[in-house]
Amino acid sequence: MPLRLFNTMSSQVEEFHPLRDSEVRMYACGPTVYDYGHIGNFRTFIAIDLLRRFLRQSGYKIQHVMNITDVDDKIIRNSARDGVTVQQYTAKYEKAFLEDAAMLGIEQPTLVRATEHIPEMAQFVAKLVEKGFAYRADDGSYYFRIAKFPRYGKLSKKDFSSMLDGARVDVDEYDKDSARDFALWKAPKPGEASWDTVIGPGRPGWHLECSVMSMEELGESFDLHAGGEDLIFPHHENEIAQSESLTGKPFAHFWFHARFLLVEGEKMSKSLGNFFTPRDLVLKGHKPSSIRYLLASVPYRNQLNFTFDGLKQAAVSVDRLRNFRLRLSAGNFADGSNPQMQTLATETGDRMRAALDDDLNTAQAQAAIFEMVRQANTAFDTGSVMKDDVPPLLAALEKFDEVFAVLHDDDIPKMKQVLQWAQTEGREKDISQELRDAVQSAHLSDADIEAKIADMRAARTSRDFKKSDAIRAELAEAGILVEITKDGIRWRRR
RNA sequence: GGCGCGGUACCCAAGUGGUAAGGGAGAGGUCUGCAAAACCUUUAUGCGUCGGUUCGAUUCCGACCCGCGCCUCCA
Repeated sequence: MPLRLFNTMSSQVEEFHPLRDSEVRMYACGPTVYDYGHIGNFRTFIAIDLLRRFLRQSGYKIQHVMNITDVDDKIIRNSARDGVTVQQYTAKYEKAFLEDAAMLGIEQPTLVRATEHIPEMAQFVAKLVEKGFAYRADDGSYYFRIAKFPRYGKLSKKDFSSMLDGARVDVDEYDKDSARDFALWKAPKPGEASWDTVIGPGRPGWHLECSVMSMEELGESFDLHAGGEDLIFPHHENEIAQSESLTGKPFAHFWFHARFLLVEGEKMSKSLGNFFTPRDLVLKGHKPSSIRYLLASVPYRNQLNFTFDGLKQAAVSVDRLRNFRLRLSAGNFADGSNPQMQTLATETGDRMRAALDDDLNTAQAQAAIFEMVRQANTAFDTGSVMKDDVPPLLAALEKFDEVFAVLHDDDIPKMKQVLQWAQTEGREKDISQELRDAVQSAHLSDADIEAKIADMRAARTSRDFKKSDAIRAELAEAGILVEITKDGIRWRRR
């Protein structure tokens, strides 16, 4: 079964076939680095990451490009406010964005920056002018003439036919032929960043960079273009207009858009006080893996209601999976194999694949893995998991994690980084006790813990439960959870 | 106003024209020196409301109520 994805262009779920057999070329609209990214941004980037990972698991080579918008109105305004250069300003937030993305397990695409492609953008505009699709306004700005592109509106399903007859719409305050014409290039203003180019001085409009850089990296036609749902119009519509006007060829074949999320049932906004960045959540003591799991658990086209209760639930769910893996890798098993476990592992793999093939139904993929966990745990309890069952069960778990990427437990070091960041940024007051407690466990090395566990083992051998319990309590204090099982003592960091 | 999406148990959340996945939480139980982990049982005659189509609808159609998005650079 091939992957079936919703294509915004056709408004329906279609089979996804890349233009080249074994390779997927995809472009994602990245952040404008004017501030820290918030969980809404990262919902989109995680959705794209899940897609990328699943495509790779499906056997494709991936060429994945993402832009960093490092020049725009807000950046110019904020950098001036802070008295730093645009470069200094954007460097800080680009770094923060990449750190957050890494913290959330997002694989880094090939990055392209707007400011590093200014000459190409100017060339692009020059060619559009040559072909009659763009014009220069009196102030030196350039606009795209949408009346020349009859398909304008096809992605967002908007009807612009009334302005396609070339009639000049009278708009006094603009130097545009039609109110809908969008800026390709903005003439310089005093004090603003500006570049000298073949089409004169100025800076690029927002949409231009994505057309220029995607074509440069991926070719004039490529497989998939992704972003948040708000980008459908005008951003992606404009990219299509300028790109296809220039090349005469179809731009991206698939358009992938992630839905916005709600926070505690409401639209996320600073005024409602429900606006969060990943760092905010970690400062409150939540684990990066919980955040990723929650953001990945609702299929990308559904509205996701991000709640703190949900975050706690996500943490428990991830723990359950990690515990299961621990049990698989640490247990003692009798030789042989149990056909039921073999079948279970195979079927789980198939179910996950089918779920993700179905427009990336992550909720169903999760259901499949939990079904396996429960059944295998039941078999564990009756001693009917055999040595040869372990590899296939682990493989199914790995297959899950190749896409979801939450099993590897590096939450504590990541949380520690956020704590340190808060200290350097003067945000000590925002560091919760929960975060301090969590990071505490990082102070004990594995060897330290092993030594304590050895003491515990000795105490238990002589049935000195008081001493054993005391050590356990001490470790618990330091954030280490100790479990006594039939197969011995095992521990993990909470 | 135009275009589009959604309303499923205490919470999060899949799903199907034939009788409701999964996770969390709660309750009871098994195991256990105690914990932890794990397992078992249990929690929606019901899927926003009202009509319609159908042998049969949560699933299709219509109306209404509510929430959300886009419609001048917010993922």
